[in-house]
Amino acid sequence: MSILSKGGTEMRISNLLLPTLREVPAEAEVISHQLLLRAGFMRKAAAGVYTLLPLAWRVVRKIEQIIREEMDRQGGQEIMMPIIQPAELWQESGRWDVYGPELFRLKDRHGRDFCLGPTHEEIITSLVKGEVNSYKQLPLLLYQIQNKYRDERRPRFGLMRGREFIMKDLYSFDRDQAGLDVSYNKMYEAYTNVFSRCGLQFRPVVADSGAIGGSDTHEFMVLAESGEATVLYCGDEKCGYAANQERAETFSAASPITNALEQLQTVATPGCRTVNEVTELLNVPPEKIIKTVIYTTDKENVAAMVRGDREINEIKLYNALDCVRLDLADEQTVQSVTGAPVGYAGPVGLSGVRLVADPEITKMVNAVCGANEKDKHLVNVNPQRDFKPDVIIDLRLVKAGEPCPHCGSELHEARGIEVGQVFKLGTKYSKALGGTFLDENGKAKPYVMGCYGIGVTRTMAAAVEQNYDDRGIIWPVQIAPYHVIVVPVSNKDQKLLQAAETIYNGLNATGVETVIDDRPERAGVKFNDADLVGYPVRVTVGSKGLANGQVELYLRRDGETVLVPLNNVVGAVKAKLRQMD
RNA sequence: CGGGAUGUAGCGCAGUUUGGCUAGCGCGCUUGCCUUGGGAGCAAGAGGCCGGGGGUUCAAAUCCCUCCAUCCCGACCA
Repeated sequence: MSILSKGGTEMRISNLLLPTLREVPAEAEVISHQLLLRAGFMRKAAAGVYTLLPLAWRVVRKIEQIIREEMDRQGGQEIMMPIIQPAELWQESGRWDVYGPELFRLKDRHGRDFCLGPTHEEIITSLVKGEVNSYKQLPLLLYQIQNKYRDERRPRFGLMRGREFIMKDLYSFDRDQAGLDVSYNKMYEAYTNVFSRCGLQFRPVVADSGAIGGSDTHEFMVLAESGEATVLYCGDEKCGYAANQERAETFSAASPITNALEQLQTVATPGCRTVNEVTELLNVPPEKIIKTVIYTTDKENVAAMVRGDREINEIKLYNALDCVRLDLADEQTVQSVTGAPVGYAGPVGLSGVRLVADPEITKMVNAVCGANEKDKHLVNVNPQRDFKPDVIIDLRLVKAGEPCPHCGSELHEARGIEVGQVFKLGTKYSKALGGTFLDENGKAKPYVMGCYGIGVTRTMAAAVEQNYDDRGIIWPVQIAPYHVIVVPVSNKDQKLLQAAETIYNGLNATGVETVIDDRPERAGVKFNDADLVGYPVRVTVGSKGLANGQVELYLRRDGETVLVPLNNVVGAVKAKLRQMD
């Protein structure tokens, strides 16, 4: 009965650190947070920082193993980089200042600055810079699975947004853009495999590249109600367009300009500050209104314009402006820029600010906008004639129901949890840190880089968000902490206990990861705990079945129960597990 | 960082308004009996710096000041 003799897993619930809770901890809001606490998978050490207990760690290791296999399949090489990183590298790349308070910073006893790595571009670029000097050594794909640290302003939702989390990050180094494209496609394929193998429903979407910089990027979204991101995807499966709302595009059918341009007029609109109020008072539809919103950046003031029935996508605006900070202007700024309180801004006659307009604005005829004067609006405003935008660029926040930019079908909306992202970085870090190699002609060139992350602990939480019912977690079999729990219904009946032991040993001996609930609890307690923890298969050993030479297989996901003969339990269990895989 | 809320046993909570005796309840935990197919029952126990510090008072979980922690909404962000 020793562990060694089986060479597999051996675990009795009586001896397992699996502190299940009957009640939902008050601090947990989302379902994965609640269930991972209740089912005894983890405990909080500090806000956004958790200890993973044995079952959670098994799940994490399974996810990691799947990731390793897929990274290795694409030629990735696993390494381990430090968590503690010297400030100098971050100063060289410029991110010591840019990253802001999210970066956990610390000093050593000599007062030297360090940080806890939120990501590892700097470290790996400096490593490769020293060791890889020839085009003959490229391409190179290096990855690690490592703790990451981000001092989130608001850690929340348990493992979904922690301050310490486990991440797989791979960095690709290529000679040129074409090489990067190949590496990127490899990773895209690897990610698709990883999340499929984890048993998750997901969708790769076109994404914004954010502060990391770079051009092409996709996010891998696990679809779940609790997701923090909004995803827009084409209703036509063949088209396949899908994008993060931050980045989603659409188009509007150009309506030919038929109306004659009428004369610009000022009208009184007392107390009308919102689009709705103006439409009601003037009896015009919102698509006739030029919504003008004042922003400030670290460089200038900006007036952003979209149609009254649209919303501004601040990410798009930010990207259009080449600035570090972008904020909605406060009341005083609005007053000084427009000469009017908030609600009466308009592009006509506005000076000292950059006018940024959505393309739809340029197609408007005889529109309405604020007059830059309290309680006044302008009507019959016409772009070009009455004002000229400095920049015309897509600023629209795209919503469900609008047309797909590729095929024109209707776009749908879903919530997603971002579990992975692939980036084409280009030469941003290699240039900043001087990472170059010599090409065939002996010419020094910067590496063309990509970076590719998977949130491992977040993936575990996302799996729970997508797989649970009112009884508890329902693990996809591929990442379940154990495949099977054997539950003897009685604690007294020696024959029954013996049968349960035999099944338990038989399953483990053939590689099925099995635990036995040997606690002196009543059957109901064991059943409820088993449902809560979410083992894919439960083998129930009871006296009635045993009298007929049978035990019961209970399948967690669909609740199905089947009787199987004692002499074929292992075969039957394996068959069921294969079906689930 | 702005707004809101909460800190009392491992978990969930009452008690605080109106200061007062030994700080309570349910679950969980320990021991015994009993029970054994969906969170049983009886009995006896263990377990508290009432978030920390300072103050008011004869007396503070309760009132005042302050700090801290945690959660929610927002803003922000790989």
